[in-house]
Amino acid sequence: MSIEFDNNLPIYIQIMNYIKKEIITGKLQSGDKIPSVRELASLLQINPNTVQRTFQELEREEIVETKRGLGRYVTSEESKIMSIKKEMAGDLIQHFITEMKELGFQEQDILSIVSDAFRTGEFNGRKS
Amino acid sequence: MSIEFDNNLPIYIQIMNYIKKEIITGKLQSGDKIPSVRELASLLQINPNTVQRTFQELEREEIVETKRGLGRYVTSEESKIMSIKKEMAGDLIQHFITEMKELGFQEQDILSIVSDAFRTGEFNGRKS
Amino acid sequence: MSIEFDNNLPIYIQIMNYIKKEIITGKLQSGDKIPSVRELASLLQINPNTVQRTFQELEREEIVETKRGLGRYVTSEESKIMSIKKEMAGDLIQHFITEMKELGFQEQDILSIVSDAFRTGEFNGRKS
Amino acid sequence: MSIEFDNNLPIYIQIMNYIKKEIITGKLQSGDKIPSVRELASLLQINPNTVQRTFQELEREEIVETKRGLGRYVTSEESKIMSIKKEMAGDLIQHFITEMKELGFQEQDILSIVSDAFRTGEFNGRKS
DNA sequence: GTGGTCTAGACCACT
DNA sequence: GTGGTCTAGACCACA
Repeated sequence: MSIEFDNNLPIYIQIMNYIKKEIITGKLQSGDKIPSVRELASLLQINPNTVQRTFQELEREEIVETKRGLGRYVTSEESKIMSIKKEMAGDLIQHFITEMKELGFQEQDILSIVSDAFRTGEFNGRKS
Repeated sequence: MSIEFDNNLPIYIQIMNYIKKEIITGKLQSGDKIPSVRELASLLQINPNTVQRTFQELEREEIVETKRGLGRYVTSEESKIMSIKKEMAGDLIQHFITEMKELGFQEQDILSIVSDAFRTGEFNGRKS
Repeated sequence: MSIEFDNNLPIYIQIMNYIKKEIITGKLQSGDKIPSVRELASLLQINPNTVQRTFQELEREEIVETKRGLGRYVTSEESKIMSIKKEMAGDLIQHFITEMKELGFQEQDILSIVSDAFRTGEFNGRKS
Repeated sequence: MSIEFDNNLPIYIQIMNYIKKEIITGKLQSGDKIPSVRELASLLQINPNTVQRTFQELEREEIVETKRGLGRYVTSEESKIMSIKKEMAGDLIQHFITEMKELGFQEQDILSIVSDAFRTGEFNGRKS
């Protein structure tokens, strides 16, 4: 596991997103144990406090739960996992469409651009 | 002109994006004078230094240019304006597709989701 | 006559330097009449106040003198003209050497770099 | 560390140049931590925002990089450091030669003037 | 009137 | 403790 950190986003948010994606794609499953604070901190070469913050937020969102003395685990509520995917995708789509509209694109423009992007793997010269 | 500020993004960035969109959609055209620091500050009810920061960054990106003692103007290089639109759209698309793929969506999923979103105007319960 | 203005230096200073160089290289000679404020302003497409400021400074430096009702003339004191050249060159050299030393260059380095620059007409890829 | 400020140039630019020279001459090396905003501000007896401005510009030029919560460091890209020296020296030389030519000096004139300047340490009466 | 710089001081997020 | 942002207000150079 390794993450290339983007300087514009807090590290703890980036780790949160990483873990959420692991769950959504099934690499981490309901009930799985997740690494300890120390373990993850040394793995990612970051401050344990930052990892602590990550877990604290994930717990607040009820995505992981602590079993005292045993460690942290992915929530056992399967419905919660479903809703994470819906939420993340919904946010992405809303943001994307809102912004594209503000740039003056119409529905057909957007659909063909997205379709093109898949075929070529490029977006105005930016490699995928 | 009015902007509803979103607390997660610095105000000067939000104004930058607002002005870029004005240019992209043709409301501000090449060579047009843009409002003075003081004018925009009083219009948006924010501190002149914040506006100054906005313009400083836009100037760095060569989107506006200063004529000393006269004011600021949208760049006279039309090609620059073209490239802003490409850049903003390209970034949006790349980010959107990359993230959607990481959530496990395929091309067809994405196309139909985007299409649906237009029809219903909603995205998992979020109003457009 | 045309000057490409550099945004980092006040326009009136740039015109001052331009006129000084005209005098130093003999294009403008002792006793020659120089253009009027209005004439120069329309020629350079700038504000007459800016030209006025230029002449005011040149007069303060005793490089031009006003003959009331007749116009402005290059100073009749030839010695003054000599000293302008010395002054401008002296300033250039002092600045150049001081800065080069601070970058860690020695006398021999500097001499050979200057010599090279003449031969190639380039300075680290910058065309002359 | 102390800088004598010259009133004609913005303080933040003078500090930028100072730091660049420190890097070029090896006093600050790739990966070194640079002083914090508050530290440098109190050291130089200036406002922290002025130092902030300095660092913002150096970061834009990719000469320093921020590690969030930890401080700022000289860029780890050694090639960048090389190019700063080339750039600063190239600019100095280009400016010097262009201006000297405009004053009517030839290659031999310039070489002997520079050589003289080193021997006497003076430039038309200005002490080095 | 226009932008550019600087000071002073505050608040916040991140590590 | 570190940097990032924002406000408030001042002074100056320029056109």
